[in-house]
Amino acid sequence: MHGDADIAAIGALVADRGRARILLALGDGRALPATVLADEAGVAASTASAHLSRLVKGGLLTVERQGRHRYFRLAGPEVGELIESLARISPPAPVRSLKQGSKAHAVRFARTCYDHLAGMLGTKLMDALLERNVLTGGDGVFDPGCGGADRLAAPGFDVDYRLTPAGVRDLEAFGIDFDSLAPRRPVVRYCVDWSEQRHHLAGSLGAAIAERMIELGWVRRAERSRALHVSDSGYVGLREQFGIELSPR
Amino acid sequence: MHGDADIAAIGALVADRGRARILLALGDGRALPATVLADEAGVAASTASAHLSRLVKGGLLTVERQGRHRYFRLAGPEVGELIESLARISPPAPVRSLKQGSKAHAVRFARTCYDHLAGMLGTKLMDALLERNVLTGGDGVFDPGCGGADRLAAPGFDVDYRLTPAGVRDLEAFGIDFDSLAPRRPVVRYCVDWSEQRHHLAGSLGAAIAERMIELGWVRRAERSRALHVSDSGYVGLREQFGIELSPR
DNA sequence: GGGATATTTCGTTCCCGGGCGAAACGTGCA
DNA sequence: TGCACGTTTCGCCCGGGAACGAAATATCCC
Repeated sequence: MHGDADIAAIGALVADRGRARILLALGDGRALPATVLADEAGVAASTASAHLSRLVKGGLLTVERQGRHRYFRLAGPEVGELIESLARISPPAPVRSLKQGSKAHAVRFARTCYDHLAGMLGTKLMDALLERNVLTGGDGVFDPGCGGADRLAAPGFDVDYRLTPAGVRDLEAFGIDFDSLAPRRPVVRYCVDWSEQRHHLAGSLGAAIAERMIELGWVRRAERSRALHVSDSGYVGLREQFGIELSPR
Repeated sequence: MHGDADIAAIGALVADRGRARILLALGDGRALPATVLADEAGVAASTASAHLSRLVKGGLLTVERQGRHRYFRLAGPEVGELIESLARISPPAPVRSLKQGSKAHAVRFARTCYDHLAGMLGTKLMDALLERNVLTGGDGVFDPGCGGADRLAAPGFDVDYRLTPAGVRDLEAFGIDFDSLAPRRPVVRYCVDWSEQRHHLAGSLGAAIAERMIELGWVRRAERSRALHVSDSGYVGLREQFGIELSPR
C-alpha cells in the first residue's frame, strides 16, 4: 500500500520535544508567529526559528508573512490528523480517558486563544456584546481562516464588527481603559472558534476584556493547558454584567 | 484536547529509518520474527534487536514467543492508523499517486508473504488447489490472525487443510520434491490474506511452490517491495497447470 | 548431550542534531 | 532617518543514539 514512504523523515520532525510542542500548539489550525511558538516550546527564538524552518521544509507547516511577522500554521488537515494519531498513542493508551475527557471538556468550555477568550465562553461573550449593542455588524462574511490581530489575517478578514459609543461606556464601566489599549493593534478583531464554529472577540479589546476578567477573579488560567476555569463569582458576574448564562460542569 | 501528550517520544520511535521499515513491514498486521525484520530493515540482527525492544517498550509493538522465535506485531489498530497517517504525508504528498497506485496494485495482485505466495495470485492458487483436490478441508474455521508457519500461530490455527495422495502426484509432476521439503516445518499451513480476506497457502509446501514458480520464471520478485511480477509464460503456466485465470494489468 | 539456529548483550566508534548567545537582516513606526 | 522589534544566520559545545562484530544465552532437533 505505502511503497517506500519515508516515514522516518516525518517521525524525525516530530521526534523533538520543542517541535512537538509547536505542533500541538498549532494543532487546532491556528496560525501563530514565531515568537509565540518559541515561548510555547520553551526554547530560544533562534532555536525555534530552526525548528520552524525544518517543519516548513518538511511540509508539516506553512508560513505566511505579515509585515515583520511570520505566521505558521499546519500545512493541512492531514497534519492535524497525524497529530491526533500520535496523541492517541502517546500516553500508553487513552486509558486516563476520564481525566483527559474532562480536560477536553474544559478546553471547549472556556480557554484562551493567544490572549483573549475562546470556547463557549468566548462565543457567548461575542453574542452578548452584539445583543447588547456593544458591537454591531459582522453580518454575513465568514472567514474560514482566522482574522484576529494575533492570528493570520486572511483576505477579507476585516469583517466590520464596530464598537458603538454606548458600548464604549459599558465597557469602561466594566473596567476597560480604552486609552491604555495596545496602540499599535486593531481594537476589534474576531477569530473563528474551532470548537464552536463561530466568532469570538479578538484584538486589543478582546485581550483587555480577558485580562480584566482574570483581574476580577472571574476566570483563572489552568496550569498546563489553555483552558480557563470560571469561578463562582465569574458565573455571577457574567450573568449580571453581560447577561451570559453559562452552565458549569 | 491532547493535554500534554508526549508526542515526541512516539515520533522518536518512528524517526529511525530501520525502525520505520520494521513498522511498515508489520503495517498490515502481520507478525514476523526478528530475523526477518532485521533483513527487512537492512540492518544487523543485533541492531534490529535493539530497535525491536525499543518499539515494544514504546508500546508500538507486542511480542509473543514461539519456541526460539519471537514474533512481533503491531500493538493495535491505532498503531496501524498512525502508520497510515505518516505514510499519507511522508512523500511531499501522494503526488506520485500514479506510480504509487500501480505499485499498490501490484502488491495486491501478487506478492510474497515471507516465502510463499499471497495476494490475488496466492488466493487463486489456494482455490485451484482445493478445486482440483490437491488439498481438502479448511471448511469453516477462520482465523482472524494468521496461521502460517512463518506467521504467528493463533489458537485454533490448525485448520485441517490436508494434502491428498492425488495432490502429491500432481505437485510432483509440477516439480515439487516432497523429500526435500524443509523437514522441521509443517507442510501445509495457511495465511489469512490481508488484501483478499481469504486464505492462501503457507507452510513448507507453500514456500516450495513459490520457489518452483520463480525457478520456472513464472514470477519474478520486484526490486523494492514484496510484489511479484507474473511473466507471460507465468500466465500460460498458471492456466495450464492449475487452471488459474489471472487477468494481467 | 551436541550441533544448529534465533536472539540478546556488550563494548566501541562515530556522527547527527539540539541548545545557546551574538550578531546580522529586514520591516514598521515615529 | 533612526530606533525598535521580530526573525534568521553563524559558530561553538555537547549528548544521545545508531551501527557493527563478537561473544553470551536460549531453544530446538537429532
